[in-house]
Amino acid sequence: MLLVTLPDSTARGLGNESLRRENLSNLLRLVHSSGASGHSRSELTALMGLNRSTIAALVGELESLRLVEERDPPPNARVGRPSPIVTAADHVIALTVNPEVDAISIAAIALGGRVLERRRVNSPPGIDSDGAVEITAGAIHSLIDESLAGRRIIGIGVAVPGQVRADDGLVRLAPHLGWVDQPFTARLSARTGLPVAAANDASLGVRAESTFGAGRDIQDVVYLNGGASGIGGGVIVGGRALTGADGYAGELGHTLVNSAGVLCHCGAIGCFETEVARASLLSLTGLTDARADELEQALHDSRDPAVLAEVDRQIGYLAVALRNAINILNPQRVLLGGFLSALYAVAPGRLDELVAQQSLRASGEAVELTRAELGADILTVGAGELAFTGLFADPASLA
Amino acid sequence: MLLVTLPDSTARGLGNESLRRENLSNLLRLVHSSGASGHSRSELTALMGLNRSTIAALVGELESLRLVEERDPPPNARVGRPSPIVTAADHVIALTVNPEVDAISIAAIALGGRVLERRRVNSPPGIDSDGAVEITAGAIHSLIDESLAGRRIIGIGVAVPGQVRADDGLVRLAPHLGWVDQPFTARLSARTGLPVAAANDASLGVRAESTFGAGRDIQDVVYLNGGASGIGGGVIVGGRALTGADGYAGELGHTLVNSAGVLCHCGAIGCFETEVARASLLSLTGLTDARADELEQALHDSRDPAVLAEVDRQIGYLAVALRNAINILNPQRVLLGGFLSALYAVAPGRLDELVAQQSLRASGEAVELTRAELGADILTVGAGELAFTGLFADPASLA
DNA sequence: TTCATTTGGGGTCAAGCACAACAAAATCAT
DNA sequence: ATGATTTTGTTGTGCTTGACCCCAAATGAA
Repeated sequence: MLLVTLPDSTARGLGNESLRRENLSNLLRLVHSSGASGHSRSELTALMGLNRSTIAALVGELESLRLVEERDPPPNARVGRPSPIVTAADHVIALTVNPEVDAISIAAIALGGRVLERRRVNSPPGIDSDGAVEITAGAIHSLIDESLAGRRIIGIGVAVPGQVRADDGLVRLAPHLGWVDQPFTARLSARTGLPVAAANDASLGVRAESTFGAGRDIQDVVYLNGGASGIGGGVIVGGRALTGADGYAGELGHTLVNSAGVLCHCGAIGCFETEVARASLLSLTGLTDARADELEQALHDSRDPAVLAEVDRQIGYLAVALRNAINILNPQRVLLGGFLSALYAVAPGRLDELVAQQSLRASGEAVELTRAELGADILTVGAGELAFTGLFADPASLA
Repeated sequence: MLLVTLPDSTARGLGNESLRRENLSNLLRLVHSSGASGHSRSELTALMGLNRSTIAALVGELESLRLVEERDPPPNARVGRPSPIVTAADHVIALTVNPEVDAISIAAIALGGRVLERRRVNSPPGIDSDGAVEITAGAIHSLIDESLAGRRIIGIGVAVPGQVRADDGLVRLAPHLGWVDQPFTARLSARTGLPVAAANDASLGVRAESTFGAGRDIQDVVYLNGGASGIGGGVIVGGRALTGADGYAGELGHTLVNSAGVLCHCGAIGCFETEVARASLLSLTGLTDARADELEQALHDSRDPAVLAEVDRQIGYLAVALRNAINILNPQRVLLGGFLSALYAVAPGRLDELVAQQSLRASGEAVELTRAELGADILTVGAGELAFTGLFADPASLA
């Protein structure tokens, strides 16, 4: 009989293995976040603050796990012996899934953050979770067969437009899909034989921005995304994603911004996402298409008083939501995505002014409002981060 | 010339020393949080998940640093060789300071959480920061001379009713003291020759509750305290205090609860602390004295419709504030202190109901509303935690 | 081309840490 | 008293990082 001593989850002590695992983990994360350009070994030595010998050993171990690759540096470098460039091995990939109202997007993303494949499969309106599992699994299988031969698939990350229980990925509520307490994650895992993790879409968005976008090297970030189906929020605290006790944290779209507002589907009154919505901007500008840049252009060009008034009204409520978030979380930077980014672009000074006026001065004067950087791939990148989480936590666990 | 290689602050690698430091740190924290009863060495072994030999070495090191003491276990224990009880050495102390409107409280607290001394020095109304430094330093010196001989003073922790910059303790704004950008912390340190750290009072309150009170063993806690001067908030995320980028996080008293409310001193409208305030409860119940249990009793006994209406109104706004906090932070437990605790005690079902109705279901159904446990010493305990922070981070750094 | 200079990899050895194994001690139950 | 049980103390081993020496690979100047 083989007895394996697993560390107790409540154990607070660190063994020698933990040390190695932590260093391996941080190194892999560092290489991953450096993307296609990578870091030289000497850069890694400086960034990690460890001895050269140690970095060599760690890189060697990651290399033998085939998680990273070393290549010769470009010839026109500085004086001295050239240091090999370490990049993430891009045959190591994650698959990502984003179920939407009328379609399911799936993609493949490599360690290092490069998106390899994107597909979008239409789904019948009002499809239930099990139906979506079938469509997703089918699309994933054909994707694998057709263009992912020889790749090592670490797992699947799902970006859900709703609340997801962190420990088992149960979809507690996805209002626009009509899903309540659906085990989408577990079913997809059973159906594909791959590990599947799921989380709220905006929470994954901020992870993406934090790793590759406007939140790089910032430890405390609030992200607000305005989408067709409402406003999502995600928070990074001390460099780590804020999940809360069960994974539901970051729902900034359901904070109060107007006591005289309407009843939200969530049961409360005057939620941020009922007062600030893309639909009214689209209808006032006469747009039906939903592209972000088009809406922004239309808002920018419009001289229609009704449009200007609506923009000003929404910016006012956006400022209130930001006041709540800034006073509670004291972020260093706030990232605005989707139509909130367009709203900000139309009148940046106005929003800055309102936020400065309403937030506590200490928190408000230091915060930077910024537009999110990542584009259409943001959820793929974020869901990839989620799928890679286990690998990052213990790179050596891989066979 | 002596060159000391300091680890870079951005360095992500862990050396062998970090491992030891981390284990020592966790062990000391564990012993500290076990208070006067302590833990046996075998309990520590189980809790830390390390080898007996390792625990023995770690305890030995802490003992030789005179931070912990071992004593024989009580005789009527279980079968087997008795395991020595490890307790925090209570000659290791921190001093704490809490400047209030009309007085300054100072205290001495030992490692392990026992409060040794409490003093309250009246201060002239409207005293400025430098004047308060003088009074505090004088009181501290006499406290040391009179009753702290032979104790090892680690440092001073200051609980400030206002916003405090984390890195240098600058008091950015303490509205009820009338202080703006006052270097109270630095001056007190210069005046006493002791290291001084400062933080917002409610943030320290939640640290205290998290270590010794209703937040023990809970990883995600929101704390709301209703005091004479307003409502303070503190947050624990993943077992760690939420500071935000600069230390101003947790200001739940300044989230919007009523768009039709009055202008707050902070510049915003309808803040939680302008709508929910102790003053109106005191005046309606005809109380002038401020003791918490008396107010609670008065609220409980009253049949005056005006009192009942005001209680209901305040509970309504408290529910809104909780909805904002719960949706953003998804805490496992919410602790109510001060008059908010009294408010909750009067109609617990009503508040539970409103919170369940207004919060997102996933976050709202799991959260427990609870009354804070710690009494009058809460700020002393919290400020002690703050003062001990450096010691916990690196116990071996002590001479 | 040659040589000094700079930068960084490879390998070996030492130090620190946690852990396993064995022997001994202290208590309770019979 | 004797045995069972639990835990401690001690010693040696393995793993990980770190310091050191030597050498390799690039640049730049003579």
